[in-house]
Amino acid sequence: MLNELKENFSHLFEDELIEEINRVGSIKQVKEGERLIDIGEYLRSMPLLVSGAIKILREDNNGDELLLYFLERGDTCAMSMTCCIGHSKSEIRAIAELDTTLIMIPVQKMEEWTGKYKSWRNFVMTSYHTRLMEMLDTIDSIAFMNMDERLVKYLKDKQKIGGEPIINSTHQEIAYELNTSRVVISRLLKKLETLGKIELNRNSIRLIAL
Amino acid sequence: MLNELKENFSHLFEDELIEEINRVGSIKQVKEGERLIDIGEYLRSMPLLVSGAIKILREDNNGDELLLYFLERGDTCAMSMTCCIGHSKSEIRAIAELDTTLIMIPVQKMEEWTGKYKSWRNFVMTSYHTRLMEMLDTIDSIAFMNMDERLVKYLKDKQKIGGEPIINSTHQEIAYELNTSRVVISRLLKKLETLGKIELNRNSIRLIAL
DNA sequence: ATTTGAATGTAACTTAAGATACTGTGTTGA
DNA sequence: TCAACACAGTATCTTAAGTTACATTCAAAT
Repeated sequence: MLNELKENFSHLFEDELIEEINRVGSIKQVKEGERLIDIGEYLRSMPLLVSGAIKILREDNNGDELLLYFLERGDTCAMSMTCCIGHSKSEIRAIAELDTTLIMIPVQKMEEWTGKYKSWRNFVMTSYHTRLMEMLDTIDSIAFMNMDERLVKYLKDKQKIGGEPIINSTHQEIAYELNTSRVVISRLLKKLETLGKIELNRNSIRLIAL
Repeated sequence: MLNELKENFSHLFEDELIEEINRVGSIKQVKEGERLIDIGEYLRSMPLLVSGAIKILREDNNGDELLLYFLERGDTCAMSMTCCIGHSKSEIRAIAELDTTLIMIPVQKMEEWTGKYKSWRNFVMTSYHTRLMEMLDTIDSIAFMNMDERLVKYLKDKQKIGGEPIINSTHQEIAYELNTSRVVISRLLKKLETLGKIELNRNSIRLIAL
């Protein structure tokens, strides 16, 4: 774990803190599609993302879902932090977007470190900031953009996370994450294909020129 | 100012910190409708809300606007905090919803206090948490609710902030804040009036049973 | 008192998106 | 091999919301 830590977090944390994370943290591996936490659950530790990606989803009372944002290497979950501290239930669902490696940190330590390490405080603040900005971005999408624009943005984001111009999702899956229906997604994707911007295949979409 | 501070923040901050805020902070009064900060501007100090209310708005490139949330007594602006620290531009617009009194705190102090006072750290964390939850709430509204439901929620929120069952807004103003058109708001308000839930007058709406 | 402009009411039309229904086509596994 | 099923394509219809246009009504200013 020490190697992972030094590689991914040495520019953020002082050596002493890295050591301490190494002592009290535990590695967790999750497979693509695995659920890390669901709405209403409590969490006992805070995740640091070493590799892979996590998608964060919101759901309403009717079971309608919406993708909020992705977490990547070096990120942590701001929601987790507040949940840990306030001992409140999770407001979101977290699912591994890719095979992912995390370091889990016990709650007590987080609070302790906030008093002890300046770099930790900065990290926590920066995380909150980043997440607020992601939320703003999400709000911009759903408030100001039409579904066709949101779909294009979604495809680009997926490409960025996955690193490849091929997205292995069904239309139904995309529809869930954008909180719309499969038919709407099929319709819009078809239009994008007609425009030569993507290529549609069963279970996959190749991005050509978005 | 010391009285204001003791009255509104003594349950949050230790005496020593209250003293210090009193030394370095400055009182600011703003009238209803006055703009505190706009998108793209830099801010030099962080506000603590003593009385009144501030509305926080987002705008897209086309000038379309959306109400994000309100700040009330005891609140601070999480966006400000990150802007101050990161020295980045404001992503939001802040307008006084009521006549409002603020205490402005210089940026350098904020950072200093984060290391020095546990109560300040807690306050900052709690503020971030509260704001994230407000943003989630906003996302729920625009993602999962229809305009009629959003309008009812808007009216209730306004009532809560103002403290009275009368809302002094034009249909056009409401339309701006919900990012829709005046005609849509007039239509939906009329329906609510027909149902006996509100009473419409020029420049004001009386809430009866929402 | 008359003019002007803002605020509101309402009708008529358009459009994006949701809903339903049915078809075809790969894939899997019995 | 073929039944079962998930996935995708598409037509048709409905609806919430956006758009345009015009008529009233009220209030302030001249």
